[in-house]
Amino acid sequence: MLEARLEQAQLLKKVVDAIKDLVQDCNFDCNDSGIALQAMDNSHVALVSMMLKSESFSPFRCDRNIALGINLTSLQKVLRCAQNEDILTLKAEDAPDVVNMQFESADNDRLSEYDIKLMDIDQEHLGIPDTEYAAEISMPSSEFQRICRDLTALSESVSIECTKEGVKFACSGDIGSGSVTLRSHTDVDKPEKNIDIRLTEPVALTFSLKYLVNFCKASGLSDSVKLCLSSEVPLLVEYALSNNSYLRFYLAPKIGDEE
Amino acid sequence: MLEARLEQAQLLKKVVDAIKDLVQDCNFDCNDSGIALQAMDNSHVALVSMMLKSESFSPFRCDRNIALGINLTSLQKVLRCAQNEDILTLKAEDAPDVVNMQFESADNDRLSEYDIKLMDIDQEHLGIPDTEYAAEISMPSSEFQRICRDLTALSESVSIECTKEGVKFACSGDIGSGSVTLRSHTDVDKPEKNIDIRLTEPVALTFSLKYLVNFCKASGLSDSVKLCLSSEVPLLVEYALSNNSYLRFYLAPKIGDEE
DNA sequence: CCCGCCACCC
DNA sequence: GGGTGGCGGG
Repeated sequence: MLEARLEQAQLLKKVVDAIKDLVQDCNFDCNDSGIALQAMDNSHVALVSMMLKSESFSPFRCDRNIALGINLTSLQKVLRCAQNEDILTLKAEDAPDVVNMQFESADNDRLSEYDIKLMDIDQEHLGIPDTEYAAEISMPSSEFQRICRDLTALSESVSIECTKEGVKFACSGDIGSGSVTLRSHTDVDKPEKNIDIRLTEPVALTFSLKYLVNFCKASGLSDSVKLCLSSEVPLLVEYALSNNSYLRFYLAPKIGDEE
Repeated sequence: MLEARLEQAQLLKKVVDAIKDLVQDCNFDCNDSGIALQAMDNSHVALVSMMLKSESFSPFRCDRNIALGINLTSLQKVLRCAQNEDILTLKAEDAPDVVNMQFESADNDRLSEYDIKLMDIDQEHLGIPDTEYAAEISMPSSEFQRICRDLTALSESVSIECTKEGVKFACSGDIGSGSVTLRSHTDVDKPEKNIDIRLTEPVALTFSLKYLVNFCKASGLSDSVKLCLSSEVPLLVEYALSNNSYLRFYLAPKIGDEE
């Protein structure tokens, strides 16, 4: 059986808010190391990979591998019944028909309980290779969100160009063109504002802004986001969570005329 | 060429926010004294006159007269990509196709750059006579905004009646009638709350509230607003900016049955 | 793509 | 309490 207790319901609320426009139904794969989710969006351009390590729960117990096939719209509806500060407990049997979710207010004077029906979902298992990227950029997640939103006013695509000088987000469209350039920046007093660029090789790729804006819904999960790029492979957008848990998005670059 | 650097992008952001519902496309006329804009609204009832003196920029350089014909919706989209505290630099060649706008974060780790395509706009040049007004009323801009917003609940028009007793904003409509009367008021401790009425002759005129509410979008530019009235001439609503720069709106009075 | 509503911050 | 930014709906 599975029993997993999360101190703050808002973690799961925000994760689901951030991915449910990309994925309708998917398995939450539970085993003794935690709860994982991998799914491609309908158009197979983007991929979501979530890992909530067992250490992010207390307690966490999962004796056997269990796949919980869940409709994310249903899950979101139920999670909206939890308050951000509630303690959330997930429970499931070994061959479950439902997943049970409990929300407790911190002061213990309220207990809500929901059962969500599960579905069988064909697991297209996705091997994601562990890539060494040509460029890794860490920046405030709010800044990345702002850049993507700003450039949406001009175009549907953005080129991300990373050199040793910095990283440049650029696009052009009917009303004109625009770019935002960031340089590395370290401020020990405001580490949450740091911009860190690690480069082994210059790289320039073009991506759909619509997807990037969508990924940025995860900004509330982490002050910082990491972008990893290499030529001709999908961009990785990673929101690191506590205890090595994470929410990652992959996005295939646009190629040739698509740009 | 033009090169004009504004310490705070929010000045231009707010100016454009305040006028873009009145005017779609217009020329920014640049010369060595600064950047000016004059345009009538589509219905020719209202007129906008902006003057940003060269002293409001540092540095300011403009060798020759340049008219930058800009679609204000496009400009607003681009200005939304600037943060309020960014340093804004406008650049244009002598016979430009585009105007270049740069936004720098104060700490210099972000540089955004946009080019907006220009358009040819027929300049209907507007001579605005320098009028001696029968009444000049200065008041907190937030108070004027509040009065206009409040009275909108009752009517589409407001009469502004200025006597030596004070100034009365009055209207009536289906659900009833209402008025707000202000007297002169000076408080040396709170000069931003002062109400100053200078009168050479009593005057009473009626105006469209819709336009006045629109003008009040400029309230964020200045703590104070000045209303200037004389019989049978347009009302002047002036927001004074630093360095003798200003944003002025003119509004023709309603006459006879229109009221 | 734009407008209105809701939540968070000042 | 007001204003601004983000999210959802038309």
